[in-house]
Amino acid sequence: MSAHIFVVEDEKPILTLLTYNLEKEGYKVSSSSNGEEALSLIKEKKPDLVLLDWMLPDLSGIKICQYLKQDEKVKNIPIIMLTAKGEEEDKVKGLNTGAEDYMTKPFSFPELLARIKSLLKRVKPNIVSEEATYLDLKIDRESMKVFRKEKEISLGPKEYKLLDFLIKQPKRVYSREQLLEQVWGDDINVESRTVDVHITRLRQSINIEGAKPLIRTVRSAGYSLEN
Amino acid sequence: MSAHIFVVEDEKPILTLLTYNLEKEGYKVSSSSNGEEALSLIKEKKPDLVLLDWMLPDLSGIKICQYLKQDEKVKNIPIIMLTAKGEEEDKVKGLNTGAEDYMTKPFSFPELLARIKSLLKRVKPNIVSEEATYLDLKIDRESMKVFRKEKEISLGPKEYKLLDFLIKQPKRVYSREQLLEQVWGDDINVESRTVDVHITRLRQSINIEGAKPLIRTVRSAGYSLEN
DNA sequence: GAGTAATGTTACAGATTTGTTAAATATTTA
DNA sequence: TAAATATTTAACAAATCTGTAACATTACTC
Repeated sequence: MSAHIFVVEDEKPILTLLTYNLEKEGYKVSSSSNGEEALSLIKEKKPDLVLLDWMLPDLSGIKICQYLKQDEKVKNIPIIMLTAKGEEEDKVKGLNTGAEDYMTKPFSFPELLARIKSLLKRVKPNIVSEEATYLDLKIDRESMKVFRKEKEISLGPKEYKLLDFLIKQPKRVYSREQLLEQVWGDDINVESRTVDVHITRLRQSINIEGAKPLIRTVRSAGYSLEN
Repeated sequence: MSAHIFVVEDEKPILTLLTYNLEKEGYKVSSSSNGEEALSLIKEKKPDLVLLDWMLPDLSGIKICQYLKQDEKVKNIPIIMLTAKGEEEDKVKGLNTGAEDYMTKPFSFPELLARIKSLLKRVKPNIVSEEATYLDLKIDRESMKVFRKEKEISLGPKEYKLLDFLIKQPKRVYSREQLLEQVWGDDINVESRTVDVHITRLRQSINIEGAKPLIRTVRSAGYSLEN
């Protein structure tokens, strides 16, 4: 059951190479070398992931990215931005393009592949079921209740959202920035230390006498739901 | 009491796979690979849910869908349309097929299962029985009377509709927006805080000396019928 | 058409949650 | 071991959210 990747790339050799390699990996590939066209095709086809060249003749990658991220129906499709080394590199880093990741050309295909896989993995669990469990922790999204060892736990809204997010991929380590983006929301302006505080509060809430702690701190990296 | 799922699918391997997996999940499965036949079988058997392939040799999925949705007796049976990725996908989305959901082949079975469960859950209460109860609260839809502990309670029209809706899925938390949409109606232009006021009024009405309160507030999320 | 009931809005008090800060701990590095 | 770096936690002020009374408007009843 292969994922569908959409490539937006102006330079023919690169496009050919990408398509060839991605298909060899078993992905379904669609492409366009024209910004406007790409935009409408992506909205129409809803691929699982977009590779987006920064430099396009008609519409810059950043614009496409912005348009896509504004559209409710496709905003969840992850985007990897492809930039030329040098001039534009820093801009891309600096600007908040909304892209999930970026790579600088020339890049190694294995690395790109690794990032693609990682992104696809992250997006998959969007198939949200009504109940999620991790060990003795359970969250029922229908009633919005949380249980530890069958005992109900009361959480504030932020802590609930935080747990709801973490439990989608237990053991995965998220940076503070990722958590802010996913749990707090995109535009919001909050110190990254604030995450610490909420993690602490969540820890205290889900903590139970004689049970293992469920949130792991990964120094200088972030947090994960794990014991 | 397991749900009964009817699969309309032309491609043998897919049909076999679906049947096998669904039965493993405990569902009762019937099927047909022929449009005309499916149509009459569905009307006859009245399954709880239909999986409907878009491409059939004799009668297109969309036609079947339309026929079913026109028939008073089966129009409430939810339909999940199965479409091939690519060509027909957009048509299905765009056209108002009347299907409750659709999935694009190839799909992941767990995802399909999640959607099936969600639909069954959502639709089950639509098979509205004349009476619904939650604990000591009873609503008789025929006479439009509400009782708490055998004692009749008088509710205004809005409060009645609100309770009628909430009691379909007790414990499920609904946002103010959902309630507005479901109880007030789609287009209507009402402040979301208005819901609060009606919740308060409903609370007061169904409240009885020495009985538990029956409506739960979930801060920053909404309300549910529960104590 | 007067009287009654139902509905939607607003304002405000009270409750809860949140973000920030700073000090205390913990961990890593030199 | 000391210094540097990172995390935990308590405390507090600010922000957000909810419940409800009061009132204006609309809809209904007789």
